Amino acid sequence: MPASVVRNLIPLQCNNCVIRHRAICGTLNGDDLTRINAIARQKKYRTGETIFYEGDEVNYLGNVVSGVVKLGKLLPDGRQQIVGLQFASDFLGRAFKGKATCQAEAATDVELCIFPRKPFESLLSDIHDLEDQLFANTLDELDAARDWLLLLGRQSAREKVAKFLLMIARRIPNIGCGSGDGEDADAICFDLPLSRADMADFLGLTIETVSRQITRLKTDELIDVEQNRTITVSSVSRLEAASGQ
Amino acid sequence: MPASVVRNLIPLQCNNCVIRHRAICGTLNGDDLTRINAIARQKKYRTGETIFYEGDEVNYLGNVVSGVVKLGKLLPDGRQQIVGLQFASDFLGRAFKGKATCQAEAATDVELCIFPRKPFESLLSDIHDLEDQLFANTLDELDAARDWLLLLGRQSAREKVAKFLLMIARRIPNIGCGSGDGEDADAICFDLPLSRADMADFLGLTIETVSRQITRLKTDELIDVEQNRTITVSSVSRLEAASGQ
DNA sequence: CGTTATGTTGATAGCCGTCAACATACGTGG
DNA sequence: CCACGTATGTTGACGGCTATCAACATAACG
Repeated sequence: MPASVVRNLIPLQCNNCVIRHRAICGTLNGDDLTRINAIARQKKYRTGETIFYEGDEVNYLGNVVSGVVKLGKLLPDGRQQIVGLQFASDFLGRAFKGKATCQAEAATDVELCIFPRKPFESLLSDIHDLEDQLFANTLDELDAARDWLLLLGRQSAREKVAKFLLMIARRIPNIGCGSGDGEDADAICFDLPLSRADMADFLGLTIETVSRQITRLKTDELIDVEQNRTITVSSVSRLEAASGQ
Repeated sequence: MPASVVRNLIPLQCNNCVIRHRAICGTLNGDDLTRINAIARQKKYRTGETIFYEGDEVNYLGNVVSGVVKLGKLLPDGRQQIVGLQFASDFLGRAFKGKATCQAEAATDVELCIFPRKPFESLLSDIHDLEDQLFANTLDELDAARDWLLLLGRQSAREKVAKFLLMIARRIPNIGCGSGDGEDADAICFDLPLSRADMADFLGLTIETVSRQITRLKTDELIDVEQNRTITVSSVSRLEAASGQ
């Protein structure tokens, strides 16, 4: 991860880790946990910082502890597509291949729990459970990528934005909101971790189209928007209907 | 694979297997090879037959021996997207999860070398090399899916068709063609394994747009088309330029 | 308080989808 | 072998969705 400054290298305590039960290290027992703890380090990035570029030799892998990481790909002429979003407890990096196949950038402030590649790959060989977890994780990512193929290839701008909001709502901690004034029971509130530009690059749209679709969803009273980034989904079921399933 | 008739269940001889050196069993030694050989069976499908549907319990996994398999996803209203193509030596099916996450259909006549799920998963646990191979395979598929996200999200119809033809040219056995009459040295000839409708579903386009783009590539003398399915790429480099990279 | 980044809205254009007609290839039965 | 129906592919006319260009509004920041 050459492009950025390491802000913090305090060894972590897996015992206190907020994401451990959901991350690939979640099933490790005391002994194996000690071994992975021994090589784990914390690393922080600020919003907008690049974690690595496509083609870089990346000597670390790790888990996202907090924040959101964008995985992106570029065309020679500058067109860009976000090909994945990694949230807290997601794994970042590709085992058995140092060369990054896409760019990684901090969409928000990000904390990573990183492992140097070589010792981590040794652990993968030694601890069968760990490789199984990572494998399962990769299969889930493949499923997610294929869901997104369907979205990009066959859905309208409105459906894309609706589905994106639902996806974020599921993966981002919700905010208590709209309480007390008789709102719908299945209302959900959250802060968007992505700018309109990032949303556009994720959905294969332009900034303007994303903005217009959000305005339309607001006009149609499917969502409410405060300060651009704070979204309240008034009715999840109606937004799901608008998302095409 | 419930929807179809098993045409052939003769045990295979891995020793004579044409795809073994490229498939996940390629690195296995004599003993392990015997074990996987013992559970392998051949299965054949005709063009257009469904191998399994999304949501099916699939009790087999396996390699594509010959032909091309389409992996597809459907929206409730019938819109369709092909999310992957599996060629000879590619692995078909998802380990550790019986329920299929997409539909599989024979795009051409297809031969599979299948393994019943349970014994195969046992082998995966026992033979570390095998799991590593399958894991590496899955990572490659994830990379391919992400490349396709960029294509679907950010490239024009012309670029999509050009890139598709180049992808097929790389994965399908080429035909000797155009020889002797002074054609370009880097000319390539092959038969399309997909109909225009399949290409459309793979590229997120309509049949008509695919057809028009092929006509345009022909008019621009980047390719030549005989009998709809036989493509000659006159100049690979010019087609690459048209594909956006 | 000025400057820059981010987001919204409007007018217009163009790419691709839709609808339709036609052409060609393929398969079946007479 | 031909007639017929069906599947597949092409081409044209037209329309709509989304991109582009532009102006403006608002927020963030030093």
